[in-house]
Amino acid sequence: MVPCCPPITAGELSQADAEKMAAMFKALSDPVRLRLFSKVASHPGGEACVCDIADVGVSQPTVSHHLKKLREAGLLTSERRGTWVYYQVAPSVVAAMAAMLDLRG
Amino acid sequence: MVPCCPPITAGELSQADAEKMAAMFKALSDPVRLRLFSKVASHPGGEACVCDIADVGVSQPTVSHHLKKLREAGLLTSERRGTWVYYQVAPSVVAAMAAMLDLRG
DNA sequence: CACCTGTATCGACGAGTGTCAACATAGGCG
DNA sequence: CGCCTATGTTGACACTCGTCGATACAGGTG
Repeated sequence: MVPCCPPITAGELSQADAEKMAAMFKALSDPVRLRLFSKVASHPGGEACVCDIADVGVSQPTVSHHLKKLREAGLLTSERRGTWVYYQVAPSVVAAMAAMLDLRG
Repeated sequence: MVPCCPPITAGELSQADAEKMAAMFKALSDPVRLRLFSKVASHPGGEACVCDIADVGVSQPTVSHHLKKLREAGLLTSERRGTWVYYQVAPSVVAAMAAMLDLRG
């Protein structure tokens, strides 16, 4: 995939790039989503069933809602296997964010 | 400063860490703020006068509002020099976010 | 001092967001 | 088929957020 955007030190963001990146950061701007994401990312194999990560202190519909947001932002992908749904991290999108924050690293 | 949080792959975030990091991501979750931040970061010396970056398509009070949010999130620092106010990036905070997104390099 | 420019704050308004209970859907199992 | 569990969707609500015009404050200049 396209790495979206260069490091922020490389120059001003265009309107379009700013909107794309802002959407990704927005997806991680909620503590519940951040915890869900970290639970998936830290799970063996980088994937986890919803039932493995749902314990974040909010109701089940709210968990589902947040997972949907993370999916829509491209940070997670999901796959149904029988009764359960498994979520995986999308490494390239996360890498795009990290690259953008790389201040002359 | 304290690097706040390990990479997300290292384990689940605590409630407190999740809230801290979410606040930082939230600061970059708006296109206008992202553009303001990138304008400061890409300016020579990593600092810029408000007058240099204010052209982002919103009113002056709105620019000031967003700069305040970035300041409160610890991503920018500001300093008045005579008539003008200069903003600088706070590299350590940005580094903390980048480190957190580092999926096993 | 009065005046002007640059920046911040205030107050209000509409849009968006997180949350839940209620309900719906998917798939396994009897 | 009917029932059960896992997950997603809907609708409603309180709350937050981005935005603006009006206003205030800071500092230079005359």
